[in-house]
Amino acid sequence: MSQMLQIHDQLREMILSLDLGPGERLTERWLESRFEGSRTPIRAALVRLEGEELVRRDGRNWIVAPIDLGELEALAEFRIPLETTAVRLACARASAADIAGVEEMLDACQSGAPREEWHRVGTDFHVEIARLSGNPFIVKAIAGAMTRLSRARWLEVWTEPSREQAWREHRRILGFIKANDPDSAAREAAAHITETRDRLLHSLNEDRRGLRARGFAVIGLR
Amino acid sequence: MSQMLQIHDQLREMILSLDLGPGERLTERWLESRFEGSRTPIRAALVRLEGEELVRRDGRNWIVAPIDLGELEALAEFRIPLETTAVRLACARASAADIAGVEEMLDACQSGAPREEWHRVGTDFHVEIARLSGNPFIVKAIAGAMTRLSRARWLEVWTEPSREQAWREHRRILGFIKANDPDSAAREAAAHITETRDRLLHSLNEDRRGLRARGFAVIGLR
DNA sequence: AATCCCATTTTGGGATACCAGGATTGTGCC
DNA sequence: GGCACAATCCTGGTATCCCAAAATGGGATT
Repeated sequence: MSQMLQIHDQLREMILSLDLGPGERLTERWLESRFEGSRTPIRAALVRLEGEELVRRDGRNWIVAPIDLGELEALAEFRIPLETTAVRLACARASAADIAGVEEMLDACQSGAPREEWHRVGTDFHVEIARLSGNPFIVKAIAGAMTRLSRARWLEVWTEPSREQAWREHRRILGFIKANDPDSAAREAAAHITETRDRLLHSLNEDRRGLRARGFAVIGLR
Repeated sequence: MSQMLQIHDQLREMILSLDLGPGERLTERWLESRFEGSRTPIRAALVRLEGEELVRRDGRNWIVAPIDLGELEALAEFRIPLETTAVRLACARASAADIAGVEEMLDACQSGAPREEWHRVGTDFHVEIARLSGNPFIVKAIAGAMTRLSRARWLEVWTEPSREQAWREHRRILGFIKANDPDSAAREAAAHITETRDRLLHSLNEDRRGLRARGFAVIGLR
């Protein structure tokens, strides 16, 4: 594997895990020493991450992409038509084995699982459902949306009951796909997205001060 | 403007205009002499274009992204939920001035206009409609989809009557938005996407041989 | 104490040097 | 003529240089 891809993946992980704060400045020279590579592969990784909008230019500088919590509504608005379409297509196209695969993934995440596990499964579920649609464009769009959502979901928002609730909703959606009931699956998917967004916004509103301190842009958050 | 962005834009244009054939190999050294810059900015441009999927790795080499005509169905499937959502949101949110702007764009493209003009307006219309939705994620997704579609649309497919037909359909969609009739607008938008896809597929089926010669992947085209 | 100014440092953008690996070509043997 | 093999060339990957511009910092001036 090329050095550039290694650096890309590591940096990506550091950003998504909030190891690097949103808005934080990245200098090529610092990354150079941090990853023990020359600037060439680092620059390639940065350009690539810029394409994923995980890193951005600020004048001549590189910064970790800030999080704009105002995007949360637009993101839900974007996901609803796509994910409802995805579950409908999944009903028509997914094999029993494909569905069982997703089911296993959900089962693997029990109550005692670590926070990171819930976070990952909560993201992957939506991507895997999109994959059941058989449409690669839907998959990529959903994957991108979940990436953008990823960091916001780290906030202490995901309390135990909140996780359980999301897990139940995922189960319901998958159940309707399994039962080949596209209308119900679509309805549940839309409701899940809306409710998740509301849970997130509600929790965030209780902690604006703390958010700002962590580099989150609260502007536009109603 | 940085040299990298210039090279990026020029190369992008050459690819989208089919000046560089789909599947054609690109060597960094050839680009170096072609654009009179060193490999550093060229490399950055390539990495960026790779993110837009206009360029791709083939083993260790760079190639212009081939066109997979089998994607046409998936692309329509992807666009329909997004664009119907977009026109509905446009009905609710777009100002009269915004709508007038799009109308002007359509008007500017008369019968006698050059081929390139029709091509550009046909693409931009959909992006501009998406913009009226006010949702940046929808805009980006549609813009990306239209980019992927862009090269296929250059094929001799767009005969005079075909262009006129598309133009009329665009007009109808915009008319319904203007009349604030979201259901009709959504219905027309979906129909337009389906019909455009069918027109394209129909024309392509008549000329498979010619397509292969031009580097189009006919695999998966029914 | 605040502010202006200039020397110094640091930064990213670009050019170039070097390398390893893969393709290609040429060659000599059968 | 055909095939095995070696020398060669060319490629992208990486490291390093150089440069101009922007940031920095500290001291003189008010």
